[in-house]
Amino acid sequence: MNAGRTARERARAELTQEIKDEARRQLAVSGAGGLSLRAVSRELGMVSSALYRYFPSRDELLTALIIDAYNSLGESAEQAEAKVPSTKLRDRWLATCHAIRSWARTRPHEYALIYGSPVPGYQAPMDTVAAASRVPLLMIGILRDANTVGALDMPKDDRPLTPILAAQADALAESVAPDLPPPVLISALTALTQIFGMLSFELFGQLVGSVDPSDEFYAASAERMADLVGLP
Amino acid sequence: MNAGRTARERARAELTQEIKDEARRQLAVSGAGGLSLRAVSRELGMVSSALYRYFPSRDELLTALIIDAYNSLGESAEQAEAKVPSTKLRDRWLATCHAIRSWARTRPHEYALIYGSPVPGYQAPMDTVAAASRVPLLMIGILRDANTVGALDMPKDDRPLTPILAAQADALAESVAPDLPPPVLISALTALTQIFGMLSFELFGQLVGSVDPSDEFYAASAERMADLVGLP
DNA sequence: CGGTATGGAGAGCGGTGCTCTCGCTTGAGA
DNA sequence: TCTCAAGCGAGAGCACCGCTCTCCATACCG
Repeated sequence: MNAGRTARERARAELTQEIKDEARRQLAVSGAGGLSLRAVSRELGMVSSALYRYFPSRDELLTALIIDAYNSLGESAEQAEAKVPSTKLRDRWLATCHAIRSWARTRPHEYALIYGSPVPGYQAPMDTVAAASRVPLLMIGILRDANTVGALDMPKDDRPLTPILAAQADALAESVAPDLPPPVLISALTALTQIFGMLSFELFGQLVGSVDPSDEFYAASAERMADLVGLP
Repeated sequence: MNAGRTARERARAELTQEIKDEARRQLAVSGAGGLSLRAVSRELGMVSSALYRYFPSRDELLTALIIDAYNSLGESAEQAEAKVPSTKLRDRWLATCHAIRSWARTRPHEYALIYGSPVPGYQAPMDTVAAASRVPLLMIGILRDANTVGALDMPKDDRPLTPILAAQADALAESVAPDLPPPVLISALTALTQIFGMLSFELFGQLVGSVDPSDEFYAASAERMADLVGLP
């Protein structure tokens, strides 16, 4: 791609990428706990200490993989959503939901890396939050589009938000979508937790014996969540 | 408690328990990945190889902890639910939901053990499913009680189940609650995934910066889920 | 062209899960 | 009551891990 200026810089970029690729390959086989720097370096034909020129620790490698995973998921979702005509609001929502599931099912270990138990003693650095926000922001974007054309149903007031929750909704709205009625964000958050709750159950084997395969359960929920957030 | 017949058997039972206790203590500090047999044995004043007389491998120890965790969660939920008068159906549901969250928040690492990413290369044995079923069965029990007294609202038919999903619901009903209308079980499953989706987001740090603390968000969802499953 | 930053190789430290062998102790059957 | 197998702890050892340090070749820059 972007030819680095010097040969050294190009080689470094390439090797960094190769390390991540090999690490991802190992991740898919043995999970995050089974990621071994020595095994990665062995596979790449170098000695383990050399790998530390590229990643100062195993955790840094994991961080890089986590950011990559968030971005990969975000990109998949964004691309799927972009394929739908922007006026078909509900279809954009559904396409996003299904893209998330497809991504998760083809990369279960990367999914586990970002939505499963945190790696022991590992603290997510700030760098991850931007990447992690792509999916939520994508879905909020759909709601904003729906709202600006007046197509967004307002949440029914049969169960109004409690004061603290309303305040949190206001703060959230202010920072992320000032044009949306705050309660909509609570609905969106409910939808998000529902989606990732289903995926975690599916991928972590908690659904075995109930709705398995869970394609239709997921699809039905995606529709239900579209109703919940007020999409037409 | 139950004095084992011989001194040896009693000592064995006690040591087994001590090992699990110490392992749980370490789990709470460093997570599942940080569980070290050597550290456990060191803390117990024995040599690491001796520990293998009690648990043939690290994974077996983890399995024991997983089963214990499921049972601990199940028991907490059952006790909280039992405290509510059995006619107050909605309160029984809410008490169960909140007991689950309390348990999870006081033992985040044990929660991660059972509802987080599966341990790499670890396959849950059959022994776990009975323990894992306690919470779902408890909630279904509330719905059955509500149904027998005719207090359970049927799911609205504005979005009827697709054929495959309906068949899965039938199968599920037959195996676990023949007296309930099958669609209710789909709603219950939705509620379950919602609850554990929220908890995973909360405990795994995905909610930081949105609804944090999430007490009210959770409480509101518990109510909403009670509505969803048709509780009065 | 010379000096310096870069990065690979190798040895080594303390840790891990797990195995095996060696004895001591316990307890059940003859 | 004696005997002998089973139970169990200790210790050494294997192959692996993350990580550090030192050494040296090489690619780059002034």
